[in-house]
Amino acid sequence: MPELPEVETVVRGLREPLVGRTIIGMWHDWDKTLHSPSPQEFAARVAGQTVRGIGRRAKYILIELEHDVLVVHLKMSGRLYVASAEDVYDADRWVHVRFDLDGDKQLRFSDVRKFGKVYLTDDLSRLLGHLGPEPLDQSFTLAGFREGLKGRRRSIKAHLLDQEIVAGIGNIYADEALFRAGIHPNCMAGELTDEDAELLHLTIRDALLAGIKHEGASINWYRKADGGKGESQNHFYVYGRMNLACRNCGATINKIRVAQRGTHYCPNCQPERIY
DNA sequence: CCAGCCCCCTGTCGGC
DNA sequence: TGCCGACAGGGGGCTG
Repeated sequence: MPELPEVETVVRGLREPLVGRTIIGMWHDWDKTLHSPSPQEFAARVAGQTVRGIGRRAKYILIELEHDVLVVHLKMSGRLYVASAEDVYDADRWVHVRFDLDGDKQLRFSDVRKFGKVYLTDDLSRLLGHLGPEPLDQSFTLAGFREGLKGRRRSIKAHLLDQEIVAGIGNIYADEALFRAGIHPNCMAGELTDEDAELLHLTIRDALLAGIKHEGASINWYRKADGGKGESQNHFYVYGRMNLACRNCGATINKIRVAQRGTHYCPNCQPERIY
C-alpha cells in the first residue's frame, strides 16, 4: 500500500515520539518479518541503542540508532506506530514485532499480510545500494531520466515501477503521474519524446508532492503514525476511479492490466499512440 | 532485456 | 447464507 508519500508521512509522524528514545528490548512472533540479522543477534544488538534520527529512502523507513540503522519496509499492509505500553489500538491484533522503549513506550510493527520486513544493519549501502535516485532530490535529473528511457522496450508504467530507475513510485502514483503527463501507461518507454520525458519528470514530482501534502492515501490498510487516515485518495485523478468521469475531460476512466498491475487511465487525455 | 508467471500472506468483495 | 475466485499501495525469483 504505502508508496513514497505514505512512507514520508509515517516518518514525519514518528519523529516526535521516537527520536531520543532508547530501545530496551524487543519481541516478535513471526520469524520471516525479521529479515536480518537472526532474531537472536537482532535482539542483542538493538538493545541499549538510542534513536538519533529518522529518515526515509524510497519506501524504506530508516531509524538511525547509535551503531546501526533499524530499517522497516511496510510492503502492502504494514503499520508502524509508537504507543504507551498500556495503549490498545485496532491494529494491535496484527503486531508481529515490538520494540520496548524507555518511558514505558513501545514501537509496534503491525502487518496483516506479513509481507513487511524489518532489518538491522550497519551497512545501508549494501541493503539499499541498488535503488535509483530519490524523485524529490536534486539527484533525480531530467538528463538522467531521459538517459534511462533510451532504448528501453517496455511500457512506461513498468519503467516507473522499477525502483532502480527512480525509487519510491508505486502503482498509485505511477498512474497519477502518467495521467498528469497525458501519457498512456502502455507507451514504450524508449519511444517517449524529449518533451514527454520533461513533462513526466515534472508530473512524477507533482503527483508525489500532492500525495505528501494530503498525508498519503488511506484506501485500505495505510494509516499515519498517529493512527489517522490520509486524504490523498480523495484527490486522485485516475487511481481507483474506474467508470467514473475524468476530472479533466469528463470521459470515462478505464482500467486495464499493465505489468501485472491494475492500471487506471483516461482514454481521452492519455491516448494510445501509433509509432 | 523483458513479459509473464510464481511466491510470500490475509482480508474483502462480487458473483453464483 | 455460504462458497470460491479475483484482487489488493510491494518486491524477489524463475522461465522462455
